[in-house]
Amino acid sequence: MPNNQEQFKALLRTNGLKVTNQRIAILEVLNNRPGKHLTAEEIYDYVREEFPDIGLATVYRTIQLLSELNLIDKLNLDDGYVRYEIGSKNQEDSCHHHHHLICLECGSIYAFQDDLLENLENRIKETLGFEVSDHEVKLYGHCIACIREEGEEV
Amino acid sequence: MPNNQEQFKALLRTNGLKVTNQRIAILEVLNNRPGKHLTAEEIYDYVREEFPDIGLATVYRTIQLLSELNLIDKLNLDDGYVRYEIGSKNQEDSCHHHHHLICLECGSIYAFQDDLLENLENRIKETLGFEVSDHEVKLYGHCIACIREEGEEV
DNA sequence: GATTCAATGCGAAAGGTTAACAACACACAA
DNA sequence: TTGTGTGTTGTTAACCTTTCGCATTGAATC
Repeated sequence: MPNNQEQFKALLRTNGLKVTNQRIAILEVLNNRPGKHLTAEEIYDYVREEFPDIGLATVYRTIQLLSELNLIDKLNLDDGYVRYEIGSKNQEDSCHHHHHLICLECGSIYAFQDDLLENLENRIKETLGFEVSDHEVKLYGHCIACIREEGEEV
Repeated sequence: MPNNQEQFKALLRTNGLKVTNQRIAILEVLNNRPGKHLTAEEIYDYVREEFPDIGLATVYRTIQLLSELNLIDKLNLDDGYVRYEIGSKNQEDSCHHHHHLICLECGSIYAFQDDLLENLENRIKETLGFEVSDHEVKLYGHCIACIREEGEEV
């Protein structure tokens, strides 16, 4: 989406940052793969297809930048890699309802939307005085494809 | 709690594992600090008070063992350390309702119990066919103490 | 085009965690 | 109690993702 790219350029400039080909290319890698959760190394590999001389450190630095600008979301599955995906609702502050289903067998990741936690967060504010500003929900289990496979194996 | 310790010893034996002083000591460190979320290094430091010659690798190995036996819970705050705490309801499979509130200012961690997610998990099973077996919920925000401090600073 | 300073690429370092392996000690039997 | 076998430990080095330092490059501005 060129719109997204122009927004990114403008965002960089308004923050006193420079627009570079590397930054554009890295954003595009993520932007062209919505719903994919890429590790830094995977992003590095994809970017090098069109930008062979880019350095891994630049990828890490840009990822951090994109994360601070709230353009991408971080996902940690505790497998030694941090993964990143393009933000589902870019830089709107109503983007707190994006959760993940993680299949323990095949590793595939599904996203789902839910605002069930708002009630909970209100209750927490009332009972504990704790003001929730963000949350992260990961649900582990078995996806429908793996459940079906198990049935067939009998 | 010596009860807990005897259970642990029995659990080791029934799994063909050996009861060692190191393993007992590490479990006790966590057992004596319910609600505390200790890093491997912190556990290492506490154990060495009574067991100066223990090796760091043994701590890591035992942590993994205790985790596989479902005696301790893992908590990853994405700060470079994995933290561990004694399981709130040991090895009962009704222990899925233990979540965390994490203060972004002072870093303190509060636990809270909630079964609100059961509805959600049932709905996911019905709509997506995904069978949730475990979940992890982290709520980030500002604790009541930090909110009060901010008020005083005016 | 010249200037400036942020951004890049390279290499090395950091830092938590794991692997290798010889020495040790728990469990069980005699 | 002594002996035997195998799981466990401690030490050290390696692993692997991520970050740092620094010289060089290139974007932005005039």
